[in-house]
Amino acid sequence: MHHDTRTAIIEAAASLFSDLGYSAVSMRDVANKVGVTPANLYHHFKGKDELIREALAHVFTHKTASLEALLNVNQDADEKLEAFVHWLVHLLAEDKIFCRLLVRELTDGDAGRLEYLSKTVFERPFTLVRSLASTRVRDGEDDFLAAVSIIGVVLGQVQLGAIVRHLPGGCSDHLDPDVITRHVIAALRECFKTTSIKDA
Amino acid sequence: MHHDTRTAIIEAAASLFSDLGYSAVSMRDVANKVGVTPANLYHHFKGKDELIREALAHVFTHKTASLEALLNVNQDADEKLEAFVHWLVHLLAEDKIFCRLLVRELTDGDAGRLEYLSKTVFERPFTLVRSLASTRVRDGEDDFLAAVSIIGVVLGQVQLGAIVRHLPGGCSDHLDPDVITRHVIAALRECFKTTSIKDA
DNA sequence: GTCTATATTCCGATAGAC
DNA sequence: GTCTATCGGAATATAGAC
Repeated sequence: MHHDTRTAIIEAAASLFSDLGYSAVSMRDVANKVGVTPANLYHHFKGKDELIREALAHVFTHKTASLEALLNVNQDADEKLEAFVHWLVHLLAEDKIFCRLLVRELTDGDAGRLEYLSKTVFERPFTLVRSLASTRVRDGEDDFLAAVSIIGVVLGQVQLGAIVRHLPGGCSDHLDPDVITRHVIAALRECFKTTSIKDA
Repeated sequence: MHHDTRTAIIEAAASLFSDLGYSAVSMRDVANKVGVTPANLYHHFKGKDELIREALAHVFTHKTASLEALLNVNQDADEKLEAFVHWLVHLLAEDKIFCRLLVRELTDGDAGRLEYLSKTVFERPFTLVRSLASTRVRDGEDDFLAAVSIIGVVLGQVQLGAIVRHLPGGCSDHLDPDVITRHVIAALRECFKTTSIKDA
């Protein structure tokens, strides 16, 4: 399955950490999932903290690479924003390990880990969305907050998906990434349909 | 400080659980924070699971009570929606224990706890927001998803606040609940400014 | 590089005195 | 209702054989 034990450990740890949280997962749990002894983990990593950092790095690094290529194709700003929403919704909906570790870090990460998270995951997409928003927000509006809202509404949709089936009127359609994507794109189109600063 | 030890234990537990997560907090930690012995906790609660459930109930119950009164004053649908956004932003920004436990439950809660969370926290506000949205969304749009997006964008804004200072252009202004409230209200106004179904 | 075996600390939980 | 004392087990981590 894996070329080396070290990678297998990291991927097993990432999966368990995303499901249960760091402190709920023991080194024994990770070792059992890989099929090695707990002592083996301490040959590859100094301790649990290092394993957590390596697992985060493995899951977060290069996550935005596919975004770069995607946005070099579409030229129109509207199309780029819609392509971004599609990309983000599907990323969060389909890579649950990434999504859950992301939320855990936003909630629990210390200053150092949050800065690492910002650089490796958020900085590129955020800068991009902010530049797309800045040409379209109305005077007096904050393009920084607009970018946070665009990313935030997708994040919120995915997180609230956990209780959709318990809310009145909720059905499985509301968990479909394509349905969510279309909804968010339509909402943003309304939100940004005023004359852009560029046209003024 | 507290009338009874039981309440003190519950509040100390809620605070620690929200900061560190359930499994990272031991019964000893809670006991030390209260100033009693660990054995005392087992006189008031059957075990850690019961303490977790009681802490959640203490933090989540009656959280939406203030919303009811608030919305009986304002009559206009626009004003009600804006009052809701103001209420939710300030609730999530100012009651960090509530906010963090909420996110933890959305991420980690089992089916039973998620249903409990839905009923005690989300059902009333969600139904309300959905009814406000349903009169204003355009034909073909889903008022359920619109309500999820309205709640979701606020939740996303608050969660992404953890990394705002690490993002290019971020400053403390973007963490101010009043600034976030104004931004979200302005964005929703754009989003919903098309002719309502009512007017058609 | 992986194992067996173990040291040490901490955990949840209980018994019983006061 | 709160305490002291403690049990059995599980946690992180290490030592050393293979």
